[in-house]
Amino acid sequence: MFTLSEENYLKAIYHLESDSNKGISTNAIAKSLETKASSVTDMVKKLSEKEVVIYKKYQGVTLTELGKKTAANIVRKHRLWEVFLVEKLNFSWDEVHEVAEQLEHIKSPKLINQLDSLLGFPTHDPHGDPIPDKDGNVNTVDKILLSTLSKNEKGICVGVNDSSSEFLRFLDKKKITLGKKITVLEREDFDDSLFIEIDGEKLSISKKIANNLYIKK
Amino acid sequence: MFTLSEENYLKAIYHLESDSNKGISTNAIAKSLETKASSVTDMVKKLSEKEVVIYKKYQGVTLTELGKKTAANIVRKHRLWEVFLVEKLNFSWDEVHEVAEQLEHIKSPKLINQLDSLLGFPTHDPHGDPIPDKDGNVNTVDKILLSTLSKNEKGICVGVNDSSSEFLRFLDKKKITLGKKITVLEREDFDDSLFIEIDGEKLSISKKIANNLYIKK
DNA sequence: ATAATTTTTTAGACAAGTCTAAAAATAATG
DNA sequence: CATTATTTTTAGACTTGTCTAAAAAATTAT
Repeated sequence: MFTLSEENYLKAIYHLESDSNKGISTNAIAKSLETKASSVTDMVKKLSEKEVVIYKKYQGVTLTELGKKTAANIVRKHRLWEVFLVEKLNFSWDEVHEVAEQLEHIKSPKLINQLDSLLGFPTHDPHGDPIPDKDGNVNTVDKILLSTLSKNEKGICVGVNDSSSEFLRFLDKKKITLGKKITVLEREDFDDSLFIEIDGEKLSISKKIANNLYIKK
Repeated sequence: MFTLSEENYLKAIYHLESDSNKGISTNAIAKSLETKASSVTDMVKKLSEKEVVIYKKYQGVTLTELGKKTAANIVRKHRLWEVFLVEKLNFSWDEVHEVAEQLEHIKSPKLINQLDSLLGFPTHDPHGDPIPDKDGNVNTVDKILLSTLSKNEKGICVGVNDSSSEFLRFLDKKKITLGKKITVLEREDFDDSLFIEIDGEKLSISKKIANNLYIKK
């Protein structure tokens, strides 16, 4: 069994690993957990003893198979709870993260299995992120950033890169939700903004927005 | 805000207070939390600083109004989650306690309000215990122990005194569930057992069982 | 009412997880 | 390649919540 703190470290390393393919530096972990590198060193030694990470001094850490499975299970719980909050408890997608951060640490396999079933075995959370299965396998889709679309290309909105409340509420305001079709009508070279059509509405989208919206062609 | 440990102390004191009407001894708290009296003394000082208990050395502790409200809110969460587990996730009444012990510490007022609504604003948990309202008020019913019924008296089964898995599974086996009508056909003086009728079935019930089942006349 | 017993508190220690400050190793630069 | 600069680790300290052992207070019994 893992402590709350250990679980948070595992999750952080898991997410960092999916971005890079090398060992994760203590500094990177410290930044992501808003703690100090010295604390990370201590914890990483402990996780290494528990055989969920491989750690050699000054070399960064990588998750072992056990570590990956453990971390994926926490992410699975987090995302299932997010679906629950939105589908069953009328939370909006910008409100779920904080609560799911707490719920993800509840220990009860039956609880999660039954929740999964109650929700109809969802494959993605409210932000479009895939929900790992019981064995920790993730169904990765070939989604691309909206910003990579050329003029006159279309795609379905399938996820967000930034899931901060501010960004999500912005999308709500603009009626941009997952599943909608987006067409790029124009690309403005001088500021890399896009002029798009969604739901019959035409609107301008900044580079920053386009860099945080995932599309499936 | 309160730590996990503080919340567990508050809950323990809350439950102990409902049984007795004097200050709660450190020993009693220690027993109920399976810890040592010295640890209780330390924690009780902390809770006193936070103004949720009144504590004078060697005099035991009592909850302040704030303490009562805080504790009742934790109990409210515990019991709502128990209803959720039984009603929505197909848990049986002997499986819910342990998971609810974890879920009761999740901090999110919206979560609890929405859960309450999803469940149809239940008034009692699966064991018949009342669910405190948002202000911490509890609807106490005039329930009595089955063992206090005389021959030929009837009542509705409304709760359990002992909610251990063993006892609850025993009741399941005997098809004794909340809401059912029980008639005392006979009282055996030599061992204080009862011969009862429930659902048209006649069966014998030991003193111990009769002392752990609540009835409403 | 004094002695014996029990309960409660104090004092000091320990583990987990964190921090700061300093030392050691690695990486970057001229 | 020698010297900065950066990153990482170590050492020691602090907090929370716990424990044991001993002292102090309260209770019970003789």
